[in-house]
Amino acid sequence: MGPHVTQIKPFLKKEKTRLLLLNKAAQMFSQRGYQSTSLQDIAAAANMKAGSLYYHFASKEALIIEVLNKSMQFISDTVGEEIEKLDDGFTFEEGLHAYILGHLTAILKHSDYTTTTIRNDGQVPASVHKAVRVKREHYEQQWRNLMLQGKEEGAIRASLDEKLLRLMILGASNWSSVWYKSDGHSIDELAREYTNVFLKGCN
Amino acid sequence: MGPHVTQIKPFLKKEKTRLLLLNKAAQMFSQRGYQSTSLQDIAAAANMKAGSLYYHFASKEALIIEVLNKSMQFISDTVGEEIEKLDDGFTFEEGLHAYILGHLTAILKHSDYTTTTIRNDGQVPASVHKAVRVKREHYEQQWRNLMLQGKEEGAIRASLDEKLLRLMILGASNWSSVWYKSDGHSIDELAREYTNVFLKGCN
DNA sequence: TACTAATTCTAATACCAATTAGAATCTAAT
DNA sequence: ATTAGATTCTAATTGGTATTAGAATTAGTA
Repeated sequence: MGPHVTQIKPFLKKEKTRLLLLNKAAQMFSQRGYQSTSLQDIAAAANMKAGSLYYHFASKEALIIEVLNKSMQFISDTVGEEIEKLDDGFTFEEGLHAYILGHLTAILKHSDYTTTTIRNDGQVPASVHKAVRVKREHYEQQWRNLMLQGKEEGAIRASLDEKLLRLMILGASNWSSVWYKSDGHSIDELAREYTNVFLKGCN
Repeated sequence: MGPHVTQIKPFLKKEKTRLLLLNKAAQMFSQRGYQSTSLQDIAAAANMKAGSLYYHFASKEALIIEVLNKSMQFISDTVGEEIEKLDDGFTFEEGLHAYILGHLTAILKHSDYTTTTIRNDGQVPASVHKAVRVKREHYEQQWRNLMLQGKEEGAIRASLDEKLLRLMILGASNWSSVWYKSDGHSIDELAREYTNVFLKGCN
């Protein structure tokens, strides 16, 4: 083994522990909320003591900022992947399905992270909001662009406020993280039905 | 003035203070969340000291239970009022509009209360859930019945899971409490558009 | 004014949680 | 086995919060 092994192995272990803590934090933040979760809770879930967290994270706030940013990254990436699968010049209908599928996939697959985002918006300090704003706004802008495309194609009727439509879709999608159980519909089925309803209604 | 005045006046004042505290509590619970709101915060908002709350409420938990139950009552009552306005034998379309209008009206008019319900589900103790369950389940059942009517009328296509539809509608509606500002669409416009989209889609 | 009940406040209790500094332990290489 | 660095723990500090008992105040009335 080369002389750099002494650096690589500990480095990997540290990263692993960091990730474990992050996952446990996301899990508990999503279930009990930011304020109701103590560092003891998180540390215990990773078989550690509260004080040890500070070797990996500067503060409780730094912890949730990372969870929230990672959550946004998951969503953004997953939607991006679905869009990449489409041909260039995809229609609004195709785009909408890809967006909904990507969004639901991210939300339901990484639900610990994404539910933290959805359910803790109101109880984190302002500094946290600030630290997460950029990623969030960028993602919102992507949805706005999709809605504009729908308007231009005439797939969204002129009388319908596209902002309203966007918020309806996101509301319905985000809410799924509250009730979804993997033993019912698959995520693909879910996305198909959601897209159908928003395109054609319930009949 | 009769001899009973000595009882009535203090009684009214007490009720007034109770309501003030309840309103302030709802306001702060909805904004910062249950755990992040201290009794000091609530008392201060009503120009009082924390200890004085205990003259009106047995505990912080009793406070939020009352807020949550009142929230459910608002929603249930408002939807009930909209249904009463309909002729007997109303169609699914009419019923759906009444439900959405009632739900949105309650959510947006009493947003301090209803947002507390929507945003604190994860961070209240189990005992609170238990105390609120009955009212919540009863309201859910009303929605289920509406969906059944839609199925029977054929207004909801057979291939669409009515549970999914219900959760989409509620998700989209509840989310409005996060973004709604009274300077944009009126609640009536909102309800009209929501109903339209869920019945006929975005086009 | 003085009395009574209602209402609010003060001050203490007991607990819990974030953070920190330094001690203890563990890991991996020689 | 020893050593150095990485990792975790212990134990204290600090600050906050729900709750309570009893004192103080207020409001209404005779």
